[in-house]
Amino acid sequence: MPELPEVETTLRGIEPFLKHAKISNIVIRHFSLRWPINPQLAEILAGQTIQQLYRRAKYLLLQCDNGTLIIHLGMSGRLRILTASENIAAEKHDHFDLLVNNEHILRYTDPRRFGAILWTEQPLAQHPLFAHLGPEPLTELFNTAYLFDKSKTRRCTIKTLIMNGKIVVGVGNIYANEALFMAGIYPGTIANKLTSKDCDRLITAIKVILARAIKAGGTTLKDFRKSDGKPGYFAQELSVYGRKGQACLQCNNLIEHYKEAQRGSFYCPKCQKNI
DNA sequence: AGTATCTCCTGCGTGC
DNA sequence: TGCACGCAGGAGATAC
Repeated sequence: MPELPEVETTLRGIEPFLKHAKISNIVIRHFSLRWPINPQLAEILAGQTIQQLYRRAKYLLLQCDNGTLIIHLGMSGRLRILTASENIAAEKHDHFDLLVNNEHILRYTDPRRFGAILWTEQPLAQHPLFAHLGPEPLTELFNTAYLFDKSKTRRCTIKTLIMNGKIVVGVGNIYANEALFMAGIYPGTIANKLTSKDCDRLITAIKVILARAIKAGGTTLKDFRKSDGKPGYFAQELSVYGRKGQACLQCNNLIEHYKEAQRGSFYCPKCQKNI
């Protein structure tokens, strides 16, 4: 499940092949992703040069001559770099190919098709998907004062709050669980109960967990693969996610599990306090 | 405006 | 072996 570290890992993997490269050809095999792919996309992209690549939230952005290609991996999406001369046949869920410099292919694969490939010519700050996004978690904008200000009036749970892209981007279910464990906060705690000190621990935990996950190349549970086809190794470092009934690594108590907003919450009842 | 719920989709695990 | 079923979840859409 690609969250920020998986998208960042993918970006770093594909960037050397795509930066300053000229788009030679596009193959679209399946137009219906989360939103339909623009039927004219192949004609629009052909001949453009990819000026630069970057990430905002969980979106990968390929800035071209005349606009930006927006790629979201959804739940099960992944991107690979293939060598064109090897002519590797597309499989069932390989929905999109981008050939650059007649040399390399960026191939998008997404069994569940929750992802998206969109083209926009407007500045991203004005784009509806980007206009209301919160700060990046690994920047200074995401700090204790900011989180405390946002949380002190909210009646949703703290887990829901940190997974809300208007508050902070890139924190999905896995890393929300892990960060709350590291901060010692029960995921079902009502956000407005948190003190400034709680927010301080949580801010630190989110930053540390995300940075570690990026360093490990992301978390591979089932679908995720880096752009070279290899898995990420952060799954081995998970403390609570997916560990229901197993011993807490800090206190040996059993990890518990409940569902909140259709998402699994894992926590240690001894290490994590309901404030 | 804030909050909760619904929705899209496929592959996999489980139980009969 | 086969089938029905439930589950996983990012995040926009919708309803209050």
